[in-house]
Amino acid sequence: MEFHHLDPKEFYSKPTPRPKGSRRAVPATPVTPIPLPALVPSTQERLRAPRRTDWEKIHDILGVISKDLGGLGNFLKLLFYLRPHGTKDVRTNRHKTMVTQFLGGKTNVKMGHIIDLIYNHRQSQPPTNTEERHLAFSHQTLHTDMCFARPALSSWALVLVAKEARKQIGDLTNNDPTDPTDTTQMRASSNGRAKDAVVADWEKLTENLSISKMAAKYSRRGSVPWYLTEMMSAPTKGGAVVVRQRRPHTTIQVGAISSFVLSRNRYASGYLALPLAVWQFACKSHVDEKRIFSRFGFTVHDSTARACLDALTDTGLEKLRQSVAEGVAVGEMRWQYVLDNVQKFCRQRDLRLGRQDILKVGCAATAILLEDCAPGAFDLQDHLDRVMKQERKEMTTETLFDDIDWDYIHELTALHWVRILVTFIPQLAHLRKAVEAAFNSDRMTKHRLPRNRKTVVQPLGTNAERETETQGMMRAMLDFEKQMGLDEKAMEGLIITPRGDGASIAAMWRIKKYLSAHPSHYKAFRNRVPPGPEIWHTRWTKLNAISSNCFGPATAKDPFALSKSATAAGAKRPGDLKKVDFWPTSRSMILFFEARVLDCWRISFGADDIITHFSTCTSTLPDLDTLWANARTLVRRYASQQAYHQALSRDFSDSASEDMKVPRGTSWTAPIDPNAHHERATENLLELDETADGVAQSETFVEPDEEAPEENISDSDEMGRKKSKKQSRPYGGPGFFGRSNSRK
DNA sequence: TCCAACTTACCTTAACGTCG
DNA sequence: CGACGTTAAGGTAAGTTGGA
Repeated sequence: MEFHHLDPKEFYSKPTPRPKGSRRAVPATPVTPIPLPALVPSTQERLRAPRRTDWEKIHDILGVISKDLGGLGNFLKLLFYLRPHGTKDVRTNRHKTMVTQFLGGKTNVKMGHIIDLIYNHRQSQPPTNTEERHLAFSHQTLHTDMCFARPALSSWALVLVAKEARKQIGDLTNNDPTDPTDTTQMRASSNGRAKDAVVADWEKLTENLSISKMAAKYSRRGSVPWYLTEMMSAPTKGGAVVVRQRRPHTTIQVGAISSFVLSRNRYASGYLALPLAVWQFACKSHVDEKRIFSRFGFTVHDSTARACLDALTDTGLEKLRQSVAEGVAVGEMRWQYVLDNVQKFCRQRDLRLGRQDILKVGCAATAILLEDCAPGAFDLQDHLDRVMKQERKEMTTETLFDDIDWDYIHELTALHWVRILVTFIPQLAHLRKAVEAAFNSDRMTKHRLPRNRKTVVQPLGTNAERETETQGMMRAMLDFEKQMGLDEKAMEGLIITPRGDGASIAAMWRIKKYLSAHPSHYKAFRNRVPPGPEIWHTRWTKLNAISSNCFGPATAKDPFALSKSATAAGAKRPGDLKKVDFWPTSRSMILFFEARVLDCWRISFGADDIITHFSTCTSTLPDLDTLWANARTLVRRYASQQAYHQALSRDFSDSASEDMKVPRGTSWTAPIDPNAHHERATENLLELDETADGVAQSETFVEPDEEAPEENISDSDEMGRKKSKKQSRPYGGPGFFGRSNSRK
């Protein structure tokens, strides 16, 4: 490699070998012609011939070569005579030894030096006007057919390198024999007859899908194409390869080589082509896009991707059944499943006889791996024993209430208030890291999922059962359990937790109720224990409750109605307040909440504008502890149950402690003519049915979730007046964010 | 190393759905 | 009604395998 950096001129001017290891140190000195002995005047007759120089010696040798061997070409051909296999070696020992030593690099001058000398020799380059001038690096003309040395050498090297690159890409199309986990050739499908065919599964598809892993593999197993593509793709600085921050060339090399590999062998799709094709399917890429990427060799064909997905499902289900069976064998239930209904309305747009619009109804489910479970957690007998004890009688709203760690929730809420402030105020940006660290601290984290935990899931096949019908739900559950390999025998002595939304859970409990008289635990569904509605579903019903209670009419007069906030923020008011879209509604509510929190902060700083307050602030900025302490007070004052009571009662408000006193502002005047406003509001009331509902609900606090216990519904007026022992809690109230204590 | 049989991927075709 | 999109079927090309 070093020779690339050597100045070829050194070799022209230094025919004699230099001492070992000092190639660079010796300065290039011009060769001065040495006068021949005959020209030197002498007075004394010499006894020995004067010592010849190298130039003289080579002159003599060349004379012999020319005379006896017919020229340099023939001499070199004889010198490097390649004995055909099976023939006798006619060379003398001296001949053999010298050539062996030279070709083996045992001499001071090695072949590499000679190549440089020949390649860079002035006479090796064809003159400008000759045809051979254009044959440099030619792969079409054989190097043996060329006259000049330089094009012959470059063409020979090109063909040699191309051959090797081709061979190495060819090697890359096969599984690495030294690596048993290598899945270069991963089949999308197989009928099982092909020996050792590796069929795709999710693990194999994803475990090698890493650019850095592929780069390592390509550079190790295909060093020549790797070097070539690096030279072609990498930017350089002062001759050295630079890895760019954006669009690094290694990724491009991986992409290019993956395409080359697929082009050579379409079975070699395991690196990039198969995962990318599956990804394109998942992205619902346009069919033309898939075709084009397939033509470029970036991905396999769409039909292969579909075959692969079939294989993934088959192998996935097979693995699921295996894992379930392994658990059952040691008396453990390692999986649970969550189900929901799926519907698709298929309208017949092309009307023909005997066709009509249909609603396709069915049930879909996903199996979920349970991790970190206590041994015996899914033991049926233990569960039945506990049910028999009827301890549930002891559980009341109060006991649940007392189970809540209110101090923790208060602390966490206050920290959220700090977070809202420091993310909004640029001058407090330096505290953001500290706030994040506080959220991650041991004190503020309760029962977190382990970092890097990825829940293992396996989709189950859908069926055409109606989950709303009790019998349909029963058949659906039996079908999903069967897919998981759970029959009566496997379920013996174990419980499983089927999960779903409110309606699904209700249907499951209904099944258990109707079948409760059956003696078999399995047939009575006693070993199916639904844990309660999914959290995402309860969040959604809660969001519906807040929406229908707090949005108010579209033109609400109440400045605290969410409709007002929505108008101010330019957010969309949900069309159906009882069935809101989860994300847009929750995002707008978070936005309103954070805006109001910032306003509370503004009041606490005594500022008219919080941004101006901080940009013109000359005193030292508060640290995290100060802000957190202030936030605790603010949360108590503005966002606790006690604050809510205070806002409703003048007496409470007046007798509040210093910390809880809300500073009085100026009285509010309507910005527009109140009469005109009233008229507009009335108009809207006539147009919108649900607005009347909204008004009524905002005053009575109706829980729209039909599964919520009825006793929780209470009168807000009563909530305001009643006092309980829990109101003496330090942070200002029992419910905090929780429900009222109206049952006291 | 070659060849035939077999396997697997590619790609066109066509049926049918969707949309303006 | 025409254009376009999705999807599965099936023919064909191109690999692999195993034996001579």
